[in-house]
Amino acid sequence: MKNQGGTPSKTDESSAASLVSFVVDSIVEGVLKGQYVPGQRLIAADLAEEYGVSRAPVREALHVLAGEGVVELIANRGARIRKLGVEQLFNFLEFTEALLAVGVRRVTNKKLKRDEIALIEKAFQDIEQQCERKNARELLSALHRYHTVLNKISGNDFVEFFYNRPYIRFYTSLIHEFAPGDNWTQFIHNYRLIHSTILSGDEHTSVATFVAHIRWVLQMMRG
Amino acid sequence: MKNQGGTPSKTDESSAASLVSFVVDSIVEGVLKGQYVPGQRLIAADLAEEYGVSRAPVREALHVLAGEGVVELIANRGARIRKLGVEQLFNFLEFTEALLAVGVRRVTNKKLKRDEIALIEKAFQDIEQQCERKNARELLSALHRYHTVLNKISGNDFVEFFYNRPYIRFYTSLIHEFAPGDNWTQFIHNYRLIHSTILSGDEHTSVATFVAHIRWVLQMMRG
DNA sequence: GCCGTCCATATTGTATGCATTTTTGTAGAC
DNA sequence: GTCTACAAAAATGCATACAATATGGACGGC
Repeated sequence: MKNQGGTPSKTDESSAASLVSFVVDSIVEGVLKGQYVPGQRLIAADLAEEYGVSRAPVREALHVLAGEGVVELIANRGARIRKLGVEQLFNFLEFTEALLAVGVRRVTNKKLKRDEIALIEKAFQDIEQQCERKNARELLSALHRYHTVLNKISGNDFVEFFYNRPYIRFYTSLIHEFAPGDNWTQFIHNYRLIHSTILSGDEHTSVATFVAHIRWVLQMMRG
Repeated sequence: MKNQGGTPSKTDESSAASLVSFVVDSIVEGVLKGQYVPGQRLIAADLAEEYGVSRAPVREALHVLAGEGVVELIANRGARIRKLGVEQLFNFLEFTEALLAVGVRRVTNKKLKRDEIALIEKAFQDIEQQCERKNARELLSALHRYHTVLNKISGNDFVEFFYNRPYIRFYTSLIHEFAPGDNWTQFIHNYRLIHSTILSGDEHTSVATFVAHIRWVLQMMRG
């Protein structure tokens, strides 16, 4: 329970520049943690009480998330966490493939600095680790961080910005339902290849490898 | 006293449903028409009066648009229409290239029905026309419609949904500042090629042609 | 028992009030 | 003439009040 009584104290340690962004962040966090599941209804008054604020900022936060595509807003019936069918999720992954390929291509082409390589390597270590542990949810998170690093280095700030939008992270996290299953070794094998081709500097190969991997994932998910 | 100045002629469900969506639509319309320009400040009280509603729904609408990325929301300083630097616009175009290539590829691969071909042809006529008239703004609009048709036919509803988000349309419309200049003939020549390769059914060629075109546009814009 | 009606409750939608913050405009020092 | 201090005005952020709409359950007709 955050902050009872009328006065919203902004002294709440870190984040909130405003109550709205505080609530937005909280809900996004909850969604990514699986605390809120797709289809779940979000009742403004409840959230207001939970976060110790009034309904106004909660409603505004819900509208932000509606604009983001994280929640669905139905007239006079409030908000619920957006729910994607499996086919939509496949389509989303195909879309993501195209999006991330931009970063992969640009980074491959770029003359990388020493510290940039270090960042990429470090992010890749996380992928290896989560693959080892066979933790689908964490693996997806690590993959997201890896590509975020790539995107940042790529210099296309639009893609970078974009890939970190809440709903992209949200939808990405949903893929965890389709864990690699028995194919963890194939998965990490693929990603090692992607990783090394990116560093190799051959644009064509890195993109092709990456695209082929996503297609493989899609095929696996469909099966 | 609901609707005075704005008149967002949208009579379909979304507008009438709530004041919030009414205001959202109105502002989006205004942005696409150039009535609101990037960087312009949007004062909630003014909009409230203009649309004959209170500040509450206006604020919620602004938050939706902030989630969309159409407006920027700065704490205690309100909302302004998001402004992109030229480099960001280039990056956006590169992003769009990746996005639209998905639709181009899928449509090329697909066995098209007669009426689907008709739709595509019809949309292409618009491009030809606007190119003839050398109307940059309308050309971009026609291009958007063309690719919307492709996306719809492609079957990837995510891309379709996505490409019609307000801020995609908004950013796309911003490109009109970089009109083809002296290169209208080259432009339409390229697009005729794209169009015919899509119908030809050769995935590799159609995507390559499309990508090459976008790269050409980017190079032109940079010069 | 099954159906629809009607009413109480729950929830959302909109308007308004007030405190806080930013912006603006002005007077005075230099 | 330019700069700073500072107070008035404007605008935002949040809370609350009230109206409109949806939800669910009791009740009665069949």
